[in-house]
Amino acid sequence: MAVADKRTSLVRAADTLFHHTGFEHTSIADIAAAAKVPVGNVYYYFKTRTDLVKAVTEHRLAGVEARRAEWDSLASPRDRLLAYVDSFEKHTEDMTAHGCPVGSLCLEANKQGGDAAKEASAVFRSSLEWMRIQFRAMGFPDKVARAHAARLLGARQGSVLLSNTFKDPTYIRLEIARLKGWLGKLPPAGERKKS
Amino acid sequence: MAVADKRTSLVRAADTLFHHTGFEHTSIADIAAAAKVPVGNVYYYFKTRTDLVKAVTEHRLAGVEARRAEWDSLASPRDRLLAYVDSFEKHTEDMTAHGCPVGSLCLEANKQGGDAAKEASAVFRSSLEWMRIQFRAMGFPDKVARAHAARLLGARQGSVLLSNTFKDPTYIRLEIARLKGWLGKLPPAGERKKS
DNA sequence: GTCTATACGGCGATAGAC
DNA sequence: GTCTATCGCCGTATAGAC
Repeated sequence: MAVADKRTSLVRAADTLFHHTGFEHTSIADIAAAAKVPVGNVYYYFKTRTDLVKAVTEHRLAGVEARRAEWDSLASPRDRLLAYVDSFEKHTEDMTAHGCPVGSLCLEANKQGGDAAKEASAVFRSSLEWMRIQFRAMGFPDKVARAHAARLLGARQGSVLLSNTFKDPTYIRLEIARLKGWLGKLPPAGERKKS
Repeated sequence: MAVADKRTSLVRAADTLFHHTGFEHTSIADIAAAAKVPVGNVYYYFKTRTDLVKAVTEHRLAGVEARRAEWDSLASPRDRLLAYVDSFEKHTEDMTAHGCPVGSLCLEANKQGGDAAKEASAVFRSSLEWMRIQFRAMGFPDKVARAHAARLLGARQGSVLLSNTFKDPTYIRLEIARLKGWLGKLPPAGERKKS
């Protein structure tokens, strides 16, 4: 196994463990075991725990941006947003069981001081910005586009929190349907195709 | 200081510490110090950490129900819901700085197994049930009333998460305005006064 | 009932053999 | 580059004097 492989397998293991068992609750030993790497070796790849966390959020961000490329190929901004909301569907069970990995990380990172919070929030910021651009392309003024983006992400995160709390996917499903309906009947005035 | 006083001052200290510095991140020593009680003494009042957590959520639930009594005195269900949403206003800064205490607790409790999660979710459950009753009284069928309750709580929690993540109260303020507008223009058909 | 001292375990991090 | 052994710290929880 090459060096890069071990590094990324550590990052991946950390990523899913943070998601499933929580950020504060996951130890270096847990991560090393999951990645089948001896404990001490972890410190060869990451000088400190914080470094590993940073790598995990960067990995998350890269993943989100990669998936976005797919939707960006669609012709109309409305379709792009609908594709985004559609993509929630297949994560419903995972989110119900373990919550949103990004949301959890943001919340937990915000509690314990330091700059971990800033790293984690980058994913949300990137998502909001992408949505804002889509709503702008639909013809909404910037302020409205921002508000719509905030609504979309906020409603999504809220529904995930409820489903996770009650271990009941209903809240997520309900919100997906509501958001689709909302996007579908937003005034189409001035909608611009992708140039 | 009477026995009950020390007990409740421990609970109160734990409550605010969980909120401000996080659930996993708060130690018994921290709580004891904040309540000005010697560490070992804590175990006289609470056999284990989990017992303390349980007491904290019960304290939260009691607080929420007490505040609700105020709104329940209003004549129309719509006014009761509007009063509820209005009450968000004065917590905006606190929520932006530290997140929603109930939401955080639910999320963190869900990660680390055990039954802490069930305790924490009781507050959300109680809120949802109260909202459902209000929407029912406005004349909505039960299924719709549940969906509306979920939307209200979900949108609230989502906006708090965003504001907390970005340390920017705008998201909460935006959502309060949006929810007020929504409640204001919901069809008034068959609205029933409080009997 | 109140408090001090301490046992015990798990954590992040390091030293150093290979 | 890889791995084992271990240090030092801080957490929960307990024992026992007062």
